Amino acid sequence: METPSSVRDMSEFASSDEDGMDWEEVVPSSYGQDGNTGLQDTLEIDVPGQQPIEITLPTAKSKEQAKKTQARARTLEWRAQQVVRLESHKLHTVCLLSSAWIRNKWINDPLLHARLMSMTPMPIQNSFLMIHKKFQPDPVQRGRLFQAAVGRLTKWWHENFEVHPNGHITSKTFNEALREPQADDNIREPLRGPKSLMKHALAWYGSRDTSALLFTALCRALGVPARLVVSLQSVPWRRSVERTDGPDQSASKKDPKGKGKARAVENGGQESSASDTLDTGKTKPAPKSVTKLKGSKRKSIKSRSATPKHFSLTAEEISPTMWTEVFSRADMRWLPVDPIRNIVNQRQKLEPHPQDKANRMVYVVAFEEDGFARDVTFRYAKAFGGVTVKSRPGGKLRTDGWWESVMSMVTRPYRLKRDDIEDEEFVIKQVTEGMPTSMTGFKDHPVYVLERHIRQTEVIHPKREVGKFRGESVYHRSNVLALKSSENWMRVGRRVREGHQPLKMVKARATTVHRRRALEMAQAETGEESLQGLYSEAQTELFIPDPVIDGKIPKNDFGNIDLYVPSMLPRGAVHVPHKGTAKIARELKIDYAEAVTGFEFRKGHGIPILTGVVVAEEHEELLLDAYWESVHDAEEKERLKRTERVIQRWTKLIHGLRIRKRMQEQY
DNA sequence: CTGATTAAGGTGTCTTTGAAATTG
DNA sequence: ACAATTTCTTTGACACCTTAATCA
Repeated sequence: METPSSVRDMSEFASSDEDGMDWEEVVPSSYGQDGNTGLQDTLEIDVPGQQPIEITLPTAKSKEQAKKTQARARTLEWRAQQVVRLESHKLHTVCLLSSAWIRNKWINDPLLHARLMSMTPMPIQNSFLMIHKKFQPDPVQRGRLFQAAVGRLTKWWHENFEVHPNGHITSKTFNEALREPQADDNIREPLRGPKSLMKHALAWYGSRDTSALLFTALCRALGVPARLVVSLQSVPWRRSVERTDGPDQSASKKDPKGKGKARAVENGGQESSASDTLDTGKTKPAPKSVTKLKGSKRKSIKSRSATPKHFSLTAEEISPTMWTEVFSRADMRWLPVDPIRNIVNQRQKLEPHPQDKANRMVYVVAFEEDGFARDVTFRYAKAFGGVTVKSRPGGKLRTDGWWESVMSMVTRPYRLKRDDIEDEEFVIKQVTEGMPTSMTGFKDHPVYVLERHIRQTEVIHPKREVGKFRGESVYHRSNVLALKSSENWMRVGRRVREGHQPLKMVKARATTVHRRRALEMAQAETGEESLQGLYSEAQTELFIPDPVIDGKIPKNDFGNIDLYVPSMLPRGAVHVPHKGTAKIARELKIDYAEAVTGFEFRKGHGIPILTGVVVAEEHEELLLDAYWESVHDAEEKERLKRTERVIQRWTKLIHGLRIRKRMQEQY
């Protein structure tokens, strides 16, 4: 029995035929090809002709089934994983946000401020005090003075505070984050509170993050409004991020230890001083030269595993994930300051290098002294609309509002003048971000659209062109309208207004057997494919169903009532959403209609989900009373049944015991 | 050589009113 | 015997996206 099935397996590979009829022919021919042993041949000869068919058919079926179930299991697993990824990302983001929030509190510590002040040379302290309307009435001049003072402060800090290469927060891919921590991992510098910070301040030594924290604290100590800016490095939720990490990942599966080392190379490579980092045997050492590698060496080396994706970036190219924004009162602007690299007011330098896998700019949050925060990602991400927002959950343009709701927890409940100014800056940035320069940049762009990228159920209306891209018209995303067929509008309780023409015609879709047949009939008659009209929301109105007259509920062709949304309940009617009410209503001779609240799918059939009934208002009480009574009755019945059962069991037990006793007494 | 195109394969969305067997 | 209820199983077509290879 084993032989035919194994042969069948092989022949299936040879000629992926799955039809039982073909097997009769395929099986012998594949024997010849395989050149099997005589034993198997004799077996085949011994077996009567029909036997292979009898065996193969069920196996073929079960195999196909197995394939299907496997595919389904894969899909389910993928879905589950996707959920895990997304939730992990969200949770991680919130954790990092709170971590930053707490650190932002720490750096308000008055003792820390005093300590830092005591370490700061007087001339630098004084340079801030000198900026005042009294001494310098011209705001432009004051702004310049302020910037110069911040520059001096940053330079002084940069020269004196020693930054060690590890210990700061880095971005990890999902798989990396799942992995157990390794001994040689980049361990984060532990900070337990303002006291830990103070120790670092005294020692003039700490991680990048510590440097930024202390610098922000110092600014606040000096009376300069300063924000702690944090670029949250949460695990990416998208699978593609993992894949593009390529060889690192695939190697890790076989050799987790090597992975740890490989990662160490990545992290160490950030600080080019750490040129003595470890290397795995397989990975080619990335040149530690100062020149940055833009392209990959994929062309020269075909083998996947041999292509390392480590890029050595100079210290100057490694952007921090924490920095400071100081507020220039004179020109009402926030100036970014990177104390680690001595960079003042050069926001473009804070966006990480695209090759820097340890720093992904997705959320940049600025915490102010009062603990409130604002999302300032737009200021730093060059292509904020084009690229950055796309890597937030909800994906693409369909934002699910999650991030907004998270930020609302830390947003100041009232607005300041400077908030308005900042928002204006954001709007200006959005407009001047400019059109993307590539086709891919236009795809899912929040501001611009090309006609080729709109969906089947979308239309550009009005067609107001705002530019051209390689001969194609560019439109504003706000002019894209989502459309639905009249049936689909009905599913959300809306009806197409009379006299409105569809904005677009698309091929009608048929998924159920019933509907497909109907469409085919129509096609055979007219000789052309049936089309379906799509309408915009503005072309529709709220559907008002016919009211209840004399207690009679309006019904559809199936004898039910459509109640996809509450607004579809007719005037004078009530929805009683309890199971079993239909039976009671019928017994009471009340006119009713079962409420269809949705659909469920089974075997290509849409099946309505019935949720209770709709009856006239005047019958509600009667029906409900009867319903609760029936529920009560059912409970009572159940209780009686239970008691009876209990009594029965007790009786049985006692009888048993009595018999046992008698037996013991007698013998 | 970058970025567009394309092909292939995977993923996501939309679809939208049974039949058979068993029980009371 | 008949009606009511439970169980059965979990689609399929196609748009759209991603990825890798190829092309300009």
